[in-house]
Amino acid sequence: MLHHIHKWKPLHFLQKSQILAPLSSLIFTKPSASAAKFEDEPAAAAVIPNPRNTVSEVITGLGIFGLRKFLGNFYFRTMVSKLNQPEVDLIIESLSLESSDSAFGFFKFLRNECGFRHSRISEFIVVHVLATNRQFQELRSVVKQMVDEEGPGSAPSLCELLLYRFRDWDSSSVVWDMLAFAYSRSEMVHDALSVLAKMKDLNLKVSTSTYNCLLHNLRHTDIMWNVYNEIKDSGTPESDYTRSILIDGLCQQSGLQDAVSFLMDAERTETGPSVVSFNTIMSRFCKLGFVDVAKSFFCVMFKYGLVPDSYSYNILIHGLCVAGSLEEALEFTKDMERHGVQPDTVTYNILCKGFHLLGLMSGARKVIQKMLVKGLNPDHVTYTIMICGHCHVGNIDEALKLQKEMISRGFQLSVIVYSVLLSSMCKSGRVEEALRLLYEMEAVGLEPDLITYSILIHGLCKQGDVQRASEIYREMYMKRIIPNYFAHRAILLGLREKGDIYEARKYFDHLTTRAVTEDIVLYNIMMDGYVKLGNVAEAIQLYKQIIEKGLNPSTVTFNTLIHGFCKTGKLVEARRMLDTIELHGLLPSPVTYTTLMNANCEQGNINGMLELLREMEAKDVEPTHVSYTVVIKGLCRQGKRWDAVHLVEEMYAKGLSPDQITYNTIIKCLCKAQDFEKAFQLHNEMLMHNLAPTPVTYNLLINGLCVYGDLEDADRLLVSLNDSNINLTKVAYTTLIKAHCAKGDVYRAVALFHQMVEKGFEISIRDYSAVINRLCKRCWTTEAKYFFCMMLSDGISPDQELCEVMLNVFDQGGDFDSAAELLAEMIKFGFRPD
DNA sequence: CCGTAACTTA
Repeated sequence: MLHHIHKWKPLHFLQKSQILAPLSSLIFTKPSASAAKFEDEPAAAAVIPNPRNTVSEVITGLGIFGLRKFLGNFYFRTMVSKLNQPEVDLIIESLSLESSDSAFGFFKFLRNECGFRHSRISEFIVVHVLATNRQFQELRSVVKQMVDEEGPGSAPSLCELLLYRFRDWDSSSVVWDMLAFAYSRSEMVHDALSVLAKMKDLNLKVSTSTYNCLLHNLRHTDIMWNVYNEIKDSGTPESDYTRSILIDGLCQQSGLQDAVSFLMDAERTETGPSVVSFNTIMSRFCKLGFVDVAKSFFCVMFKYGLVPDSYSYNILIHGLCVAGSLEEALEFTKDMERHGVQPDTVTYNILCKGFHLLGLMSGARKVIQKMLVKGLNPDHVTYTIMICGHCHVGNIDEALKLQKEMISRGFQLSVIVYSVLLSSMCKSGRVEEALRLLYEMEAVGLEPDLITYSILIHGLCKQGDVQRASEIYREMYMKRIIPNYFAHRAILLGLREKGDIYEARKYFDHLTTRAVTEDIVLYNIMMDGYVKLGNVAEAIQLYKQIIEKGLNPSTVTFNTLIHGFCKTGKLVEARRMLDTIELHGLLPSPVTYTTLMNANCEQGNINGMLELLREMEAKDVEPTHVSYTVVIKGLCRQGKRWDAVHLVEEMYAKGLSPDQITYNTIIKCLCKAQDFEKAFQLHNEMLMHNLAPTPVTYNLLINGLCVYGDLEDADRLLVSLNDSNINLTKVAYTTLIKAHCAKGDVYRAVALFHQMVEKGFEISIRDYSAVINRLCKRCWTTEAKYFFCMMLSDGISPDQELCEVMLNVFDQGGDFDSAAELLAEMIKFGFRPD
């Protein structure tokens, strides 16, 4: 595969004036046509083996920069775009003999501005030039790109190329070493090792940093020691890092004790243990949660006469922040300054994280202010921490502001940060914006990955937009990103939530008959769908399928079945399932018990419910706030409302947070007992605990006042809720309207009905029927007729039942015209009047 | 090559 390169003589003798004519023909005509013109030029013709090579000759003759200046960028590019890889190899090699800058310059121009794909030969020529010139940064980046493109297993072929094509080049040993280093850095350890083996054959020296990098990548394995022995055998000098990497490896391989002994062993060497080694040990201890031990090593350092550096301080400050001791971390930062070590950007980033972990984003902001005062600028990590922090507390707008700022300061956002933003947008229902952000990230050249797509698919499905979720799914598939179980679950769930169980089943069957790996969760979702529809038989059918296929059911599978049995009143079977869970080697979950407890409660078997609570606690299955809510419901049924109230206090004491349903349950009970004072007190308690009362809470209070209290209080409550702009549902109005109808205050009822319509609620036939039935019962014929007409003008057709009620009222009131008219309408509708 | 960020979950 190796290309032959003829030794090439640059055309120094060509003068600009001589080149001018042929160049223009090269630019404006096809290569074949240019051949004839070139034959007129004796100087050029003498060296041209074939017309296309002239471009190379011309370039080498003038030098890249001269030519580019001479032609201008556009023509230069046009000319150069006609080159192929072997030609470029020739040019670059001859340029490299001239000056390294022009070779590398031309190389970069082709790659960056013309999108040219260089051959490995060109790359290695440039690499050698860079090595000779000691331009290590550029050298490293070219080799890294090459190695990353080639991928794992490519070392032998690259070594072969170096060996046969570049053996006698200057700086060959630097290039070999860099190749080994690059493979190490890109975590292709085997390739790195095979380069090292070749280097050993060739008697080439390996640098300390290459050895260190390799050691670092092998620190989890035994091979680490082989490499270390090789370092010692070859006489390569060790650095402070060499030992620290070994210590880090020991920490993970054999434990901290061995690592500590190894650290202390260095006492006997002439240099003694290094700060870096101590830092490594401290970092390990911190990561395991032993900040105190890390602190004691800090003191040991002083005893050895070592001076802790900024790493030492940052490691401890980070350890303290993670442990939640922010105060001590801040104290330590002051200590750091007192000892003459200036906090750096990393220090401030760590403190930001400390504040973020405690949910104190305002504190994090203050840290950044302090950082700016000190003349340090936030870096991409600072921004990442802040963006993630704001997302975490749901403050997406602040996160977006920072994202914009980050971009305007020239930082590249990672795919991960975009995913964080997308995820929190989806969580708060801003899926539309999330989609826009997806397009934005694609526009800035970032490729969304599996997780990014999964988040969006999940978000769209949750919102019920399975259609668009499937489009994203296809988009992902087109990019050869293979969706995993996550997307499948989301889509199945989305289809199920849409209410079309057949559609969901079709998708499910499609997945389960084809998929290589079966996912029990898909079965659970499907079974749960059937149970929710009351079709327990189909759920059981699926369970049988799970067993037949030899799949392992999960606790959720059984919980779903238990829920099904409970729903159909088969408590004995439900209870039996609990034992089946254990037969399958699984543990019942809090949901298992809570479901059973709820069923017992619903059946009025409060003792059975409490028995289950005891059993659950005996088996160390922790009751959740839902379990407690069920118990509270049971106590309320028994009229033990004080016990119920006490249980809420007990929940707080146990660190469980009651939710809105917990409070609604008790409030309902208190209303029924006409204890409105306590009911409203609990409502206030909700506010105190930052629990927003739901529309149900207010419906319960209004209904309570209507049925068990003072209707006027109920009216007043509605007014004050409206004044406070509190969100209510239609139920609040219909409850009051029904109450006024029943009491006979038609005018209030009508007024409320109008209010309800004005608020924009969708009014159904059920709402009209409820009012009309009640009015008819009390023979308020005119008002009933009024609502009936209102309904018709609203475009809502009456049903047979309602027509009969009206017909009856018309007959009773002697309004025979209306009766006849209605009768005619009824026949048109196809109703059969009795 | 010692220190900071990093996404989905019935």
